[in-house]
Amino acid sequence: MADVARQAGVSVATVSKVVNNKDGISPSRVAHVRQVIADLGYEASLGAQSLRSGRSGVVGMLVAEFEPFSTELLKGAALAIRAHEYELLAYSGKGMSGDRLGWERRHISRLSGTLIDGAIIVTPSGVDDRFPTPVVAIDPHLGTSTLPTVKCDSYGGALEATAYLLSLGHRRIGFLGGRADLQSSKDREAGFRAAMADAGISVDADLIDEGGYQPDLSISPTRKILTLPADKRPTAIFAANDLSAIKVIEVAESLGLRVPDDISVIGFDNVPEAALFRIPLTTMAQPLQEMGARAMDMLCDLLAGNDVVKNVTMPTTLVERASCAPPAGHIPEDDS
Amino acid sequence: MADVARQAGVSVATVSKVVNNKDGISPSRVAHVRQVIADLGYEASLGAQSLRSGRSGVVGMLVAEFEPFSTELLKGAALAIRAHEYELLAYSGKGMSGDRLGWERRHISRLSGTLIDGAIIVTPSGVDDRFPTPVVAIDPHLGTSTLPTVKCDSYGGALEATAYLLSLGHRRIGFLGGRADLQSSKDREAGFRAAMADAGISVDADLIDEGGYQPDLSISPTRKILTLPADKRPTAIFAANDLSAIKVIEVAESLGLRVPDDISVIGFDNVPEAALFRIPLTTMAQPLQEMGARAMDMLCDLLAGNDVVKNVTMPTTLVERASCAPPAGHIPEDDS
DNA sequence: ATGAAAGCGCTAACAG
DNA sequence: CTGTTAGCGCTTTCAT
Repeated sequence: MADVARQAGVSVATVSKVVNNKDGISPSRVAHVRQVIADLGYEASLGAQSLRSGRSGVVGMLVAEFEPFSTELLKGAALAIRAHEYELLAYSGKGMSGDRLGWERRHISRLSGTLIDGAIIVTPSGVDDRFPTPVVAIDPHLGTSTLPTVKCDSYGGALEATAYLLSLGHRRIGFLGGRADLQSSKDREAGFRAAMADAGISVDADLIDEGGYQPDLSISPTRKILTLPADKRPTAIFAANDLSAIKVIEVAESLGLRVPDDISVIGFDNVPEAALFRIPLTTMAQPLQEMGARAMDMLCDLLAGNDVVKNVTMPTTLVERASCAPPAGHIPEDDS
Repeated sequence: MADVARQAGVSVATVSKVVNNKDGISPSRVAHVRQVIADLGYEASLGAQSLRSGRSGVVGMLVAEFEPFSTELLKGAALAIRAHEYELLAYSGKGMSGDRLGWERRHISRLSGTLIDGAIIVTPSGVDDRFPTPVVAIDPHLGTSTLPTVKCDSYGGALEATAYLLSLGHRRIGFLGGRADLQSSKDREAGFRAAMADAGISVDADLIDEGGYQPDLSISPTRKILTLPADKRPTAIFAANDLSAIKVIEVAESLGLRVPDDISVIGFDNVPEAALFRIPLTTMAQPLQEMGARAMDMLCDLLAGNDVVKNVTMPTTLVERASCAPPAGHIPEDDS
């Protein structure tokens, strides 16, 4: 900016006013300064600007990793932000080894005040909710009470997914849970258990395990469930998210089981990979992009000082594709 | 920081030294200040810090959009950065309507100096190469001469992809090109033409069109090619990237053509979607994550003041899946 | 209509 | 060892 001022023969204050479209500068000077700015390719430094003015016009989205789930959310948020006068930057939790818990708090503290005016955190690692800047959480942690949150109806979705499997005729149904510290994971297991209870079926503890929402962590528990003796082995598995479900299918096939002939698999999320998978995955869809968009709208409302609904729960939808079928030898009931 | 200083009964300079692990502070004071910092949950402001010190410890990755291609690159870059003492943030080009060309230059100017120490730009929209900070380009623009770049061997890959189709027995092969302003797109078309020329087959102009690397833009040109009279219609199509190839398959099926029985389709990139697609896509793989990682390593080298190889070209690999087969009625040649 | 000066939160030089 | 001082690039009074 000093360069621009010198080159244009004016003070930095004048340049600043031109840059910020303040009035009180003669039109001829404005034009001249604009010209010099263009010639020099000058752009105001975001950091300095917001250090001084206390506003950056940028909001951050913190994700632990760039995987399909957070990427869909990101797409939705990026789409929604067009309607607002903010820019979006995504920050990934990087190594964050050692300080797993609450890394988002530390990062937000560091970024807020000079870099971002607010943030969206995806599947937070901790309950921390005292942030120095407006924050909206998507798929919140257990007990994240005071933060505005966006989530899907995990309980209802799990209930419906399980009911669907039951309606197909399955009775021995396995459940591969998510990350124990997340609300969504708890709700999905609760929904599963409720549906089973409603059907009067007791759930065998051997058929329930946890994959942490991660493919890698899902292999061993899945193998354990699928290598049970044939009479104890489930005819269907409900995986708490799509990436786990896909891994379940891969493990099943590696064990010589055909999907859906020998075993049905239903997922949760409906990430793009679910539809594209070789055996198109039947799954409970979350409106991921809408959720990202909704969170962004809420954040912008918060930033505008408006009141916002604190907790938004979006509906899930059953998407029937090819990974589920009635169990082998099942005769459908005749309702006529 | 002022709060911390007051609370700890020391000067801000002392706090700064503690924060930055400078020596010259008595161990007892260090411990005390550390305690206060922890109590207050204080984190230094990135903007102010780097405004003063001229270094932020953060590098940016600028992408036009979060789609599979850039996301894979992002994953690779995120992985590679763990070995360096930098953090990664991703910036998406947002609306960038109106100023399509060179938006990355404007953003980088704004971010550099206070926010990022360097950047990776993905499929840049312009030839601009005068950046105020170290920059590495992935999949560069035509004529981006002075910037260090990372790309794959698009020419060789296209040559091999086309040769593969020819080896299957195809003779009428269509080509759906990418974004005309990118080096990769030009190279892929050149590779395609070279392979056809090598085989002594003249390419029909009706069979060549452009999809801009985008599914949406690929629909109409694909339909035009596939609705040619049966004797002019190609038996195979080479699409310049996977997302276009998938769209080609969808259009083909909507026209009643079966893939690969009636028409073979080969893509380029090998994004995750290619493997997951209902008809697993045969494609020329780029080592996307490695490319992202390589670009990050180059950038970090640049930042360290080391010399770097200016232009890295990574090899491509044919990945045979299910979307290609010999043309109908083709009798394979007997080489015995 | 314009510029001088103060200060945002921080670090680096220098004094003590 | 510790505090004082200056100033990074910018915006914002407040004089002129």
